[in-house]
Amino acid sequence: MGVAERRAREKDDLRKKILDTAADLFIEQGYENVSMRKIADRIEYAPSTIYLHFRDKVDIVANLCAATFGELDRRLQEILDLGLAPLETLHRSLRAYIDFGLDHPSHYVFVFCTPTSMFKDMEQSSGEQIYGCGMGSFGRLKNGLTACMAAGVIREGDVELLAQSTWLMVHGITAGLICQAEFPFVDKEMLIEHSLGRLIGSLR
Amino acid sequence: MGVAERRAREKDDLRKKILDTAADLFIEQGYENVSMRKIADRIEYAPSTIYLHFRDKVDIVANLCAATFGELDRRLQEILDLGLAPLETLHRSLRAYIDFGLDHPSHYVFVFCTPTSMFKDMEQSSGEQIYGCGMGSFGRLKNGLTACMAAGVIREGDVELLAQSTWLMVHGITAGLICQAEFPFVDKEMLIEHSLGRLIGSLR
Amino acid sequence: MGVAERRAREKDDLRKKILDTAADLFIEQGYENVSMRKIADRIEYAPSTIYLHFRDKVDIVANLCAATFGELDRRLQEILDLGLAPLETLHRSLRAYIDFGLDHPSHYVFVFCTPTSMFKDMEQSSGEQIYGCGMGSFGRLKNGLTACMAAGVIREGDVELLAQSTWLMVHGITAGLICQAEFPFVDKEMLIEHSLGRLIGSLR
Amino acid sequence: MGVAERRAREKDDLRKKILDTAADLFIEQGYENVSMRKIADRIEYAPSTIYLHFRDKVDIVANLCAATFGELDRRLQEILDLGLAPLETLHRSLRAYIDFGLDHPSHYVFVFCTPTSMFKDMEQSSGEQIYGCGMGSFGRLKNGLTACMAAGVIREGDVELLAQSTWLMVHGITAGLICQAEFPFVDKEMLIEHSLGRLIGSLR
DNA sequence: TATGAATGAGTCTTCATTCAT
DNA sequence: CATGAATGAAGACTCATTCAT
Repeated sequence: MGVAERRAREKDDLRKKILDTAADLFIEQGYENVSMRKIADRIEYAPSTIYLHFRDKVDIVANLCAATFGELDRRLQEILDLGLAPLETLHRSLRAYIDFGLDHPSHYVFVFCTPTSMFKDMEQSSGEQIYGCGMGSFGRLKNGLTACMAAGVIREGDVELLAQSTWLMVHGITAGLICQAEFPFVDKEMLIEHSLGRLIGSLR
Repeated sequence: MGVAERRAREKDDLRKKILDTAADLFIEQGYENVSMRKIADRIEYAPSTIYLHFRDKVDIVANLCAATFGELDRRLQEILDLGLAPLETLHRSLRAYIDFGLDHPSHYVFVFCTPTSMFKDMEQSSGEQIYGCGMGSFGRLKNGLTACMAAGVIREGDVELLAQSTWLMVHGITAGLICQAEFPFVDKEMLIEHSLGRLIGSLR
Repeated sequence: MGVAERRAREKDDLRKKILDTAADLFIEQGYENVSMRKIADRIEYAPSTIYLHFRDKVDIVANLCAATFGELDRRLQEILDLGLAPLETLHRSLRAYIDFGLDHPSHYVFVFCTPTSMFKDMEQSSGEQIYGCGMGSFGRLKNGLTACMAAGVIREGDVELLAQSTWLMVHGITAGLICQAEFPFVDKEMLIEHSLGRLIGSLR
Repeated sequence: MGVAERRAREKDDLRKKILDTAADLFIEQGYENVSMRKIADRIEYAPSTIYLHFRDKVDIVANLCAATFGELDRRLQEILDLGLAPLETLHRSLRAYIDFGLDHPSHYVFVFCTPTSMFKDMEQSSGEQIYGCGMGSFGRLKNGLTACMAAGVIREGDVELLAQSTWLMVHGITAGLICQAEFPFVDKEMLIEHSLGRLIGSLR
């Protein structure tokens, strides 16, 4: 029995190694510039070995996104668990979202800055997997806004509308900082907090 | 003489057709997934014909950006020429920016949602041409904010910071609506105007 | 009538210009690396214009070789016209042959260092033209040897054999110096004269 | 174990097949006219398969030269091992050089009759590999001449000069016979031996 | 489980050549 | 006479993927 377990563990280890390596490479070089061979070379396995663990290149990305966005959810949950005031929770959550994007620029861009039309010819399951990644977190945003309203710290209003509007603008901060890396931005910390201040201030 | 003119017109037509087709393909499939062959196939010309009009693939995007952003500038200038109140001008300009993106999603995504690292190996001149595209419009945004301050209709503040923050968020609205086309957004008109309202309101 | 003449002269001028330019480029970059466009660019004509003067690329080379080897014949004739002693004439002729090759390395290599099999798919006329270029000069070599024998300054012998043997070795000097340009040869003047000395000495 | 061996053997077979085919094509059509595709077509493999065995086109020629000139060295060593008189050894070595060229016309022409300028844009390592090919044999020629001088069977003199001069002329015999295959040469055996006789005779 | 060999489709680009004007 | 537009074929090379072992 121990043998089977060790094997299963080893198999899982390799799977993770592939995902991690792919993530590193995607960030370094961009999705299109990463080939299966490059991934295989870096983990020192044969390219064909990767196909024992993932259906194809897109399957890697899909799994990567799922795994990564699981982390976003974990981060947001940690903030919730702190039991802070609703507005403070909202602020920290939005900030966590931005930081998360900046920490995982490649995944972020892949999921949120790629027109969905690009996935048209993709196996449906993979497409949905990539596309659905962020939905969980969007739900949390709505919850956060609802909590703030209930606490009376922001104006009453259409939660769906407020959430979408808020997400769009937080997304803009995140995506802009990632994709225009060479733009001469002012101090990023200040830029982010100033923007969040405006965003949250405009909810009152 | 008529012959030469017709020829020049035809040549220009083809040039534009290449640019338009390339733009369509870029948003449909992403920059890296668009090949000279694909462009050629769609316009039903031989791939080599494209090289009669553009030096290489990068030359296409460079021209694409320059041409398109010329239009954005024109639109913004039209608004300025109306001689409206500074705040109204600001509002309309931001709205024009968003509409421009939604009208030219391929160009917009290409210029603003492609991580700059993707073009690392590009000839410098082309790179500058692409990156410089949006700078003109960003300058106009700063002018607009300055005018509002001068008129006392928004709070005094660091114009550079305010402009960058504002751009990031307006960019988020634009990019989000383009790239997440299948997200069940609420009524777009309302979503845009609500967001702009928050954005401008938070400047007072 | 003057008009027609001028036109004919102009046409011939362009023809020569193409040949000269092609020759320059062949020397600079090698036959295969010279394209019709490059020739056209340098003379500032359209590529298609070249086809008004030459059937194709090979036709250029064929004419080039004919023209160039005409010069070899002229040089050899000049030496003959000096009316020197047969051995001196022979020596100077062989030397002229080598110098000619070094002066026109591209043509020389093209005619003498290209396996004839490479011209198999060439229009027969062009092939023969290239191939036949050197025949005239080979005849002169035989004449020269015959004259020396008649004068009793070299051993009697099979003129054809002696001429072929002599040509092979003189060709070796020429071709070797051209093709192995980066070999650390000793002083070329000395190398050539030493070799010719051995060559002629071995005829006595 | 037998499986691995058979596979290794098969892999090596294909490698050799590629080299042989490339050599044939190089002489038939010239270096520039041989494409990876043509090589692949002739061995009835996909072009990409070649890249499993050779880094690029230049890698093929580099290996081609190294492999072939190894054989020349072997032949010359065999002659040395016979322990013959120095002059006899010299004669047989020169003859072996010529025969080697005639036996491997493609390789010979490629290495010695291709102007070095053609490889200007080559990776340095490959370039050195190609150029270094013949150096070993040239060294042996100098040794042979030195031995003859020491034995007093040829005149004293500058060994470097004599060797270069001798090589140029032996090269001429070899290259001339290969490249002018359609020239109506007299009996080749006689032509070669006659020429070698003159060459060696002129060293005394 | 892992892999080495193989491939077909594709990448950008250049070229000699044709033809209507 | 000269040309601009166009093209088909080809260039070297890369890639995701398959499959027998």
